[in-house]
Amino acid sequence: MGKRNGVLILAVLGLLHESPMHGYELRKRLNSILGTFHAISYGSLYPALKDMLARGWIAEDGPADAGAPALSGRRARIVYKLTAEGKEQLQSMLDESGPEAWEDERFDVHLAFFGKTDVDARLRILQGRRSRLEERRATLRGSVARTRERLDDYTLVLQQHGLEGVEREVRWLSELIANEQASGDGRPASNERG
Amino acid sequence: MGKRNGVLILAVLGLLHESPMHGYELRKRLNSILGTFHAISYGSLYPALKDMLARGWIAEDGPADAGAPALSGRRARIVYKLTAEGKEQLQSMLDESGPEAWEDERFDVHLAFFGKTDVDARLRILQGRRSRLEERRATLRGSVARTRERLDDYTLVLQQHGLEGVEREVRWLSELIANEQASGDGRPASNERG
DNA sequence: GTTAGCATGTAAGGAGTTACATGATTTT
DNA sequence: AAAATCATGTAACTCCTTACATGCTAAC
Repeated sequence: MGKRNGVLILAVLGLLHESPMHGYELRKRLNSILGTFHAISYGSLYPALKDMLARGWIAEDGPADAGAPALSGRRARIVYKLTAEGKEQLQSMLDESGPEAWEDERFDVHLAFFGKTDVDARLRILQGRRSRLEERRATLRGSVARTRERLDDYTLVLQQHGLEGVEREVRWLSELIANEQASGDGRPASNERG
Repeated sequence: MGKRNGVLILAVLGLLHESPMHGYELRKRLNSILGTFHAISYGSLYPALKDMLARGWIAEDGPADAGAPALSGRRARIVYKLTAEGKEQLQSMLDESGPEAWEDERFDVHLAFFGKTDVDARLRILQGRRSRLEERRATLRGSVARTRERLDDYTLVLQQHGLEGVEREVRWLSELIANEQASGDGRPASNERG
């Protein structure tokens, strides 16, 4: 009944903005966006859809095969589409370019829908994300240095591996940022002032 | 009151096996092991300690400065140590080398305590983890191929980045496995065949 | 003397999972 | 006719976080 602040609704709104869909299909697309790891379950998805329906963000779509007799077989399925309110909600969530947008849980979903996101918001999110990871990199570097002193075999390789992962992430973000700046200027990628 | 199956108790048992500690310090060490991301809160830690105490896995340690008047200042703190039962519990958790041990949430903690883990279990866990990631790699490769057809700008870079991350992870695990096999044979780590 | 940091703890609630219940259709 | 896959939904429960409550000591 409560907040429904999760990544879930953002992802659902984004997917339904592309085209109307029913729950079962939504779930499959969702798991592709949310990273293949930790697949969303029906026990999460259906209650979330119910909530969004009650809020008026989505509505049942008359079957696209409307009037046509056979729904091509299978059990009656409920196709949802975005309402006008839902589109507004989606836009306001996508235009958020504060910390919420670059935290671990949300960043991937925001990136997946960058195509629908304001150019300025894109840049702020990417830069915020990079700062976040630079902080983490600093912490990890300190931690690796300290662990090295304590000589802790496996913990050390684990932390080093984690550090390398973060460094790779930072490089990747820097590339994306450079690309955004190049295309955002309307000028070809001349890349003046970092 | 229930299961307490999380990573948390494994990590706590592992840390207390190294040396007795109080909650506040435990939390800091925990956040280092659990990856710097998603720091464990006191609202998780203290109830978990209470549970473990009730189960007899840990016990209050007489202050190391026993008898000595000043606890060096600060509020009275409760130092916990592993009991014999706690050590047994820890060992049985570390010797688990099934799927539980190589799932996303647990693998890191298991690796961090590999120093206390049976050689055979180490190898099974590493190999299980690698298979897991190879499956994920296959899924992602398919997904990237399909997305490429649909030409979905940002979703594509996201998935490609994810795929490269998984590929890197697999290479890393292969190195660790090779090292285990080399040292497990009783021969010095001459590191033949990369 | 007030702020900051150490230290422990509880109550309420958010976000999600598992397991179950139901039912239709296609493939074997 | 059995098994697999598509499809929707609920109830109970797990794990964790946030926000609060308490209190002690060191530093400004």
